[in-house]
Amino acid sequence: MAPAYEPAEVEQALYEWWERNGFFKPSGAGEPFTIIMPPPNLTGELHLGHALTTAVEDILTRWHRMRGDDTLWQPGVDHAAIAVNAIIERDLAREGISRHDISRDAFLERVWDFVTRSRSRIAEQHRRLGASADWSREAFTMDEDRERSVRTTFKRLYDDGLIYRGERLINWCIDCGSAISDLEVDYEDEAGSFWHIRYPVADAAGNATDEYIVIATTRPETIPADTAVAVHPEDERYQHLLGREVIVPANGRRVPVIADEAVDPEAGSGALKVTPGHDPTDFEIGERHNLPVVNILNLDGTLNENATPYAGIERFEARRRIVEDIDARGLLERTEPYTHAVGHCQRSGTIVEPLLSEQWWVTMAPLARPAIAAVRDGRIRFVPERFERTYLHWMEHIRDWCISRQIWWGHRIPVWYCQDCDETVVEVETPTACPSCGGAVEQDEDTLDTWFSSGLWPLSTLGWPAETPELRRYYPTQVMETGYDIIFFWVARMIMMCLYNTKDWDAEQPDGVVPFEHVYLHGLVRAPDGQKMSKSKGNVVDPIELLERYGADALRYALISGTSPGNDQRITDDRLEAGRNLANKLWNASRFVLQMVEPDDDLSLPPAGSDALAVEDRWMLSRLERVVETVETLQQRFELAEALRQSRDCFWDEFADWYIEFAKVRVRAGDRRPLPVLVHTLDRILRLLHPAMPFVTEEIWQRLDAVRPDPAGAPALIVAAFPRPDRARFDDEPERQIGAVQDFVRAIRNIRAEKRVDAARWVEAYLVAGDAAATARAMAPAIEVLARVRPLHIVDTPAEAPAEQAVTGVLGTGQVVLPMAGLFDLDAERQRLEKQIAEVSAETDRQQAKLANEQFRSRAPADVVAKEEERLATAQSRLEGLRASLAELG
RNA sequence: GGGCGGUUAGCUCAGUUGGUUAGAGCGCAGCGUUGACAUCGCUGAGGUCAUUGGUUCGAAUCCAAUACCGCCCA
Repeated sequence: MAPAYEPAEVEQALYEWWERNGFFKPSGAGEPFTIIMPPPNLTGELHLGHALTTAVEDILTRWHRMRGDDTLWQPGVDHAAIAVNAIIERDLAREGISRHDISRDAFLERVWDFVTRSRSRIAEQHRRLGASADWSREAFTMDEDRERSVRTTFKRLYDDGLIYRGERLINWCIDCGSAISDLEVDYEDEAGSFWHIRYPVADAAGNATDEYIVIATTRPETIPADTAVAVHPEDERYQHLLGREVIVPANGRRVPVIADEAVDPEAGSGALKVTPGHDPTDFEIGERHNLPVVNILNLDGTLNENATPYAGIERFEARRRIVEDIDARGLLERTEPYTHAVGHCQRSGTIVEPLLSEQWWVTMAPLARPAIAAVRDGRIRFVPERFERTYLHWMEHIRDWCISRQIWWGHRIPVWYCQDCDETVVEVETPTACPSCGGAVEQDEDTLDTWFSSGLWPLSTLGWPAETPELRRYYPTQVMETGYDIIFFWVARMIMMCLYNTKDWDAEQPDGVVPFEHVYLHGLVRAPDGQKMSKSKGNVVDPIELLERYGADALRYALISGTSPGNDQRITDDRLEAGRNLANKLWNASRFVLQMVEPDDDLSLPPAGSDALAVEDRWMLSRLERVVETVETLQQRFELAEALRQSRDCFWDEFADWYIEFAKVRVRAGDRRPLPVLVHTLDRILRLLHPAMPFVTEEIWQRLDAVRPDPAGAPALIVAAFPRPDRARFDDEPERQIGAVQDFVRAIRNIRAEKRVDAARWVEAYLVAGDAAATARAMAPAIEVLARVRPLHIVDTPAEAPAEQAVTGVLGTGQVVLPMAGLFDLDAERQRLEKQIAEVSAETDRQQAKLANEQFRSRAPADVVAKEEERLATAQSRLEGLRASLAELG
């Protein structure tokens, strides 16, 4: 084995070997465990958020696979309609044309070309991260099976009256040339202006009077679309104007002054211009008062003939012109700077325009009801729990979903219109003629919101609506793992749509079958300075680049060790280095263990309680099994970072730093008994760490397996059994004994360092070992080497150790005494002891006060009191020892 | 406006039923390289757990308020 671990030399070959051997496919045995991969967009590259998703899902997948579950990690890719459409349009723009200059088919041909390349790149990146997904089942939201799921769902919703076509206010993105849903609008605070504008009050004849009402607006360009001015019904200031008319300054239209509860009398002047055609709140006011709805915008962002004389002018230019004109007529009272939230299209960043448009909608309330119940009654649980509230709040205030998009890439709406009669046909299979009159039919031009198809993902990837064996076996899935930022886009819609589609499955679950049992939500991966990574900031870190620098295992370690459910994390070089160092440490410790094994060694581990096990063997095995148990508990609770830390600490701090060091001494002396323990412990540690760090552990395990084959005959670590705690190995006494030995060694090292004893020099030492005397005698050779003391005297009482010119380390369990003639400084030693006496006596004071408290004795649980008493006793004995040592110094 | 999260060592973060002297990694200081690993080993320094008040025998942990930072929804 090479002296350092080189990830680049093993990762690719190992991955190919795993995949070639079919290890990623479900085994068919055991309970099903399924994770459906949230499909990454096929635009661009995977980012660190995807890498985290991949790492978490791969850990859960590998863990369950090793536990013997029938484990399916279902991968796939999302078609990202608007984003991809925009990419191709940008390409066309470079050629000086738009998609409308070429045919729909020609456009889609270009898209598919892009899609094919992008998909293979994403799959390749997943492989480099070590994702053990079943690639043979890789799905795409735009492939045939998924198309069938989409059409079936659309038709069902339509037939149930839950999909309708209607003219309502939508969010229009000028750059995308499409409607977008409420969720696709991001609000950002922007510095703008609040224009306070006078609307003259009209007399009975409809002419302007000198009287006026002042409204304040941030969007003067919509003034031509005003159809009322509203005030709060109880606003004293405007009572006299109710029922009168005012004149809209931009175009002279006479509109009524109305009273509506929605008006905030504190905002601006307390009077609101009502523009139902271009503002959602105003739209609602308009509905309550039967106001006309005027649309003044063209779809390209210019004003239309309803805004004459501003027709044909771009919206922001129109804003300037209208303000100018109003000002020229003396109707602009004042302009104040004003910061307000402005809606932007999530994809293009353009300011969205609310406008009236005919679109397809899903009625959400009936879908939300069962989705709320599923979470309330615990059929679906969120990790962390707090996101249940976020989810429920959104669900309880849900609004209808605009699902049609005026773009070409995506699922074309499965609706056909007869060219001869009024028939509208909604079908799964493409109709050839109108079923009523036999006339020609034409399909709706629009496509569906991408999230309509991703909402079906847990069903569609398993073949639904076809009744495939996979659907029956793996649905419902166990875990949906994704970022908390798409809880509404994804999680909420998947729950609603999957429940809806499965409501006829099971008479006992009339509201449908949940798509997954747990929703695990991870946080954002941020740049080292805590900033959100974004292309515009230029601080995006490419996971593949990190993986090439540090290795895939190190990247996974960095991501996992920093993650806790629902919380953001930063990716830093420190963590990546820690991961790389751990991989290398594993490599070297294993290399050493494997080098020690000789062909005729008996590597079978003696059973618990066997005399063939030394105290340090029992200690190591006990510690190991406790960690196995802890890891199991933690992983069940999705506490992956803590589970990883526990495994790491057991490996590094206990196995590598202590057990291997103990074993070295014994093996050099010809004792072969540590070998089975070394091999066994290493094997179990590799298994514990494999889900998080699959490459280095498999690479080592293959070599280990060659020396001592897996008892169950597993051909690879990826399919070997995950450790289950062997509680028979739990062993308190050895843990106490070795704890004492570690204390002795540390105390001697401490004194040596403090007294500047040359690291290479052997010094004489006395151990007053108390209860641990027998262990200390048995382990004397190891203590000698680890503390570099020789000769080592193990004695029963402090009196047997020299007092003159000796430094004493007093522990709870005993003492270490180092004769230091020549190095000894009486004053320094006195000071050292006095400092320790002060510390320990402060502790005994605290303990005594606590134990003297009757309230504590009567109210605290007995075991807590007993523990405190034991602590006090230990501290007191230490204190006595320290005082005695000080007295000895004179 | 409504809701949620964060504030713990120089830095990044753990600390999940309230109970030893609050931990880790990195960084820092000192020492160390004759065969597992310098991607390493040993030793050490470093924290009134944001503030205030409350509950409790006991609070980083529970409750209330405040401050600052961040996020979501409207």
